[in-house]
Amino acid sequence: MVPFVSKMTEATYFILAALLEAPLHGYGIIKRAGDQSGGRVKLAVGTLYGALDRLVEAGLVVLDREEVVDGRPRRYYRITDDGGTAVREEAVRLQQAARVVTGQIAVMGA
Amino acid sequence: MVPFVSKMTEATYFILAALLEAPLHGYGIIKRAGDQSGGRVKLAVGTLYGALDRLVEAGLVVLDREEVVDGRPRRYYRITDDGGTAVREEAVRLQQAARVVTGQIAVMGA
DNA sequence: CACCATATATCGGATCCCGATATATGGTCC
DNA sequence: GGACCATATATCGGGATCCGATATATGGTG
Repeated sequence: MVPFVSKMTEATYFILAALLEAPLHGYGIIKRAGDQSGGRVKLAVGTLYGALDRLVEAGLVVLDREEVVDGRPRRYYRITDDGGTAVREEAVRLQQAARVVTGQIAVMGA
Repeated sequence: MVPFVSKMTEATYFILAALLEAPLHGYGIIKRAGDQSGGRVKLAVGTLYGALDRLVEAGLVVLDREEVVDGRPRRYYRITDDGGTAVREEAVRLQQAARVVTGQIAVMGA
């Protein structure tokens, strides 16, 4: 029973979105989420690691590899196929929600 | 200090969206939010009245009028100018968030 | 030497969602 | 007549989540 099927928080969404292009470590996710949102989303570390644990448990993200740079560990996370599907579905829901207010009902594909 | 400026929950967004066209009473908001989201959003009553109280307190929604139908009270809520601005801004944020994943960077206006 | 960016991790307060519950009326079905 | 459902409002409490504070550690900059 995978969660995130009908609802996803903003933090979770941007974490998955940040991982779409390439695996990243925690701090890298925070920075990329900030970049991708135009500086609007500032993930707190407490938010990140909690959400990351839930995503790993749900199978939407997996631990890719661990590196040690300057004595500090770096844990890279990778998005799974399920994670990619989930974040793309969420993007569609966000777009549909936006259209309710913007009034753009253009039903291009389906 | 008006909240909802940088973040708005899904429930709050759909409540405001439901009120854009005309004032509605609580139960009417629940039904319209369900319609507008294609049946996806099912506001629980506990969610509605809690969120409604916060919105009134924040000045995004006001009590429009009270009616009594069949001995049952009906309390109509109306969205304010601030509420309209807030929900339109949120719609833009949702669209921008969706674009992060869908890749549509079409910068039409600004 | 102080401070900041990088990097991970945990804890607890605060916020919010939402099902359960309560109350009340009118219509439908059997 | 009684069971059930839609309508309609309201409250309570559990659970999920966010997030600032805190802790620990290293290397670079002023």
